[in-house]
Amino acid sequence: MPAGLKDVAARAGVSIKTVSNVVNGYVHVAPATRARVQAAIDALGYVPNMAARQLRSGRSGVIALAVPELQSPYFAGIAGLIVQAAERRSWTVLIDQTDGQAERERDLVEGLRRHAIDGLIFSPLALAGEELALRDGTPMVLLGERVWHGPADHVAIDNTAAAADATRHLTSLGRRRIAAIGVQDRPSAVTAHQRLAGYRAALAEAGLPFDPALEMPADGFHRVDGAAAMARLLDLESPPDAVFCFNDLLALGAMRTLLSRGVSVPGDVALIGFDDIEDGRFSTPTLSTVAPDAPRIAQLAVDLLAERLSDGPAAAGAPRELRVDHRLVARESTSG
Amino acid sequence: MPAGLKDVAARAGVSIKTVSNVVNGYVHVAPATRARVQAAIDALGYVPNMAARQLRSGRSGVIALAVPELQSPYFAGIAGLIVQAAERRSWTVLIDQTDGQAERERDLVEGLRRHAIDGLIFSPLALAGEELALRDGTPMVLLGERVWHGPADHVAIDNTAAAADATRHLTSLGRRRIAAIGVQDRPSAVTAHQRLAGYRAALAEAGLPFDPALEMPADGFHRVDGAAAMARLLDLESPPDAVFCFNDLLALGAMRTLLSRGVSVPGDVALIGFDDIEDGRFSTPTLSTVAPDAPRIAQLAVDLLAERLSDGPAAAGAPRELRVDHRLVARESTSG
DNA sequence: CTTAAGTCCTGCAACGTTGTATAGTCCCTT
DNA sequence: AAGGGACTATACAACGTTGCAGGACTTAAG
Repeated sequence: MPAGLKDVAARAGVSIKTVSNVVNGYVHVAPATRARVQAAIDALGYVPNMAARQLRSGRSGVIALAVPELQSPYFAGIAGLIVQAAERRSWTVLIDQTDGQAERERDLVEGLRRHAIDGLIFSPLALAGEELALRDGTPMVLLGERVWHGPADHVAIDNTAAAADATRHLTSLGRRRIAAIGVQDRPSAVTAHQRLAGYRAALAEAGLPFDPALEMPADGFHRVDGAAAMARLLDLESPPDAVFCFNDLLALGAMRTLLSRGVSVPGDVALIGFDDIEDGRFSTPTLSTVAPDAPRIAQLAVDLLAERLSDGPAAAGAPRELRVDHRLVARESTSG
Repeated sequence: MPAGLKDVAARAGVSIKTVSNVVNGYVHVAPATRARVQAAIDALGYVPNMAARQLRSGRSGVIALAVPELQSPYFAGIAGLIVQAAERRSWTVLIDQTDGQAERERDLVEGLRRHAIDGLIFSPLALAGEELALRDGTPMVLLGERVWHGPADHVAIDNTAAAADATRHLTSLGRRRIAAIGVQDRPSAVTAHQRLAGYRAALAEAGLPFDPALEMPADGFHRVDGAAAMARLLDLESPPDAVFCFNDLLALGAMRTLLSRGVSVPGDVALIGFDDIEDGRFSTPTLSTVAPDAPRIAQLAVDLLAERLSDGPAAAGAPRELRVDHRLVARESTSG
């Protein structure tokens, strides 16, 4: 029912191809012809059929963004920013939720997607390193993962340095028993490993001893995990006087446990998180955190994809690693 | 480069159409043939080309979800749930962010989308009523908007009743000066109007007088708006002893203002929100709220779309209005 | 005045898929 | 033994678009 090139051509009295040329901004079309065709296009309300265009050209104009979960404010924010950045290139973003399941991440990477996409921006949770090699030639940009010999471009902050900054902030306030919440054993939990490394580095730098009991594991990176971990920390014989949580949600969960047990923040326990989600700006006390430059991450990811895309699928080029800035945001939970 | 029906057919020694029949589960294919074809499919790693399929069949297998913003936990949650529900029907969800801009919402409704979609699930913010008539035949399901003579199906809770429940909860606790935060003048701000109506109804029911000074407007529905509105309320000559916020974010912002000014919650001011986002379960005090049955909203929206889709574009049928349950969740901010 | 280069437009073929039409085989009924 | 199904497989034509090759005409250069 919708008008096609054919209908426009008939109405304008030109060939189908000429209409196509007008639509695509081909240069050698006489102004008069162009005007006539444009009038017909407007009159019929012609809109190009993307399916046909894709079938012909191989490009869909759609990129996919795969995140572990949209419910997490950090990923929701990134998603919003990427949609905006993609829009500037008139790309549509298709958002996939992996729920951190290895199988779904693998499907994604192996191109077993239901829908054809030109590129993929991917924030892996279950997969790491070699497993992330894209089978077909679809360009991919990795977010937040730092692989030594990564098979794809990736954009991330320096997790280890940022974690060290956060921990250093706590040591500089004179705290001596500093716990970490969010430790994960899985070898693929690269983010957790890096933040742990940064935490340990900052402790060593301050001449503080490690206490394995203060390195609290967490199943997930949610409030509930932070609340549970904090409860376990408080039950220790000598509880910590500060906690570095590997993300803000963990920190907010921990804060809830602290406050509901009558522990003062930051009086008794100082608390710092990671991500700078909006929630932390309105909690009581407000939450100190490390703020990644999220808008820049989104912009760079889209730019990187655009570059790979315009270079043609053949132009591989070595995978690039882009570092994005972060900054420490001290709020009430540490310097109340 | 990827294998097509043609390649599989050649390898299996059958016609293209037979392969197509196998792929589509057509019944009358001899088991032996089917096995041979399947083997070829596996060997070549054949994946159907969606563009071609769509070109042929007119269906893309993609539905769009348009929300004002992904950053809001409520919408992020709904989005996640809808992606899950759509997956059960093997649909892909394309997420659009309107930022509440009328123009972008209009583009959406008028089908000026870049990408072909089979259906649209839409949570309008700037548009209301008549403006929401979809020009082309694309099925649409509206979320959270209640239009008297709506042009499309829609799924929502009874906003007015839910708001009344929230307010009634406050009156039942003996509060007499009950404020509302989130009032909006724009005629299209249907949600705000309905919640205000429910608030007023519950006040009247309890025999409490209206005080226009207690009906605080808010530019947006974010924490920052709630914080600002609460500050204005506290500056009144006789501040309220309870506040009904039109969503949880407003309430969390308000809570921040209260606590940072040393006002006790719920001791001095009881606070209730709306949406039941996760943040409210971990704030201190935890936030009382009205919880819409979000999973059901998502499921119904997808089901409704599926029905319209399978009925064919012609089968209009009268727009339907589905009501979803809500329940009051009393937490510390009212019954601390 | 010829040739070359540039401009404007067109027809054809192909992208990968599926609906329709059709033809042959086999078995069961009459 | 003839007719009528159900079963299996095929060929062909579209869906709407764009790349390619080329035709007709105009202008510039030799």
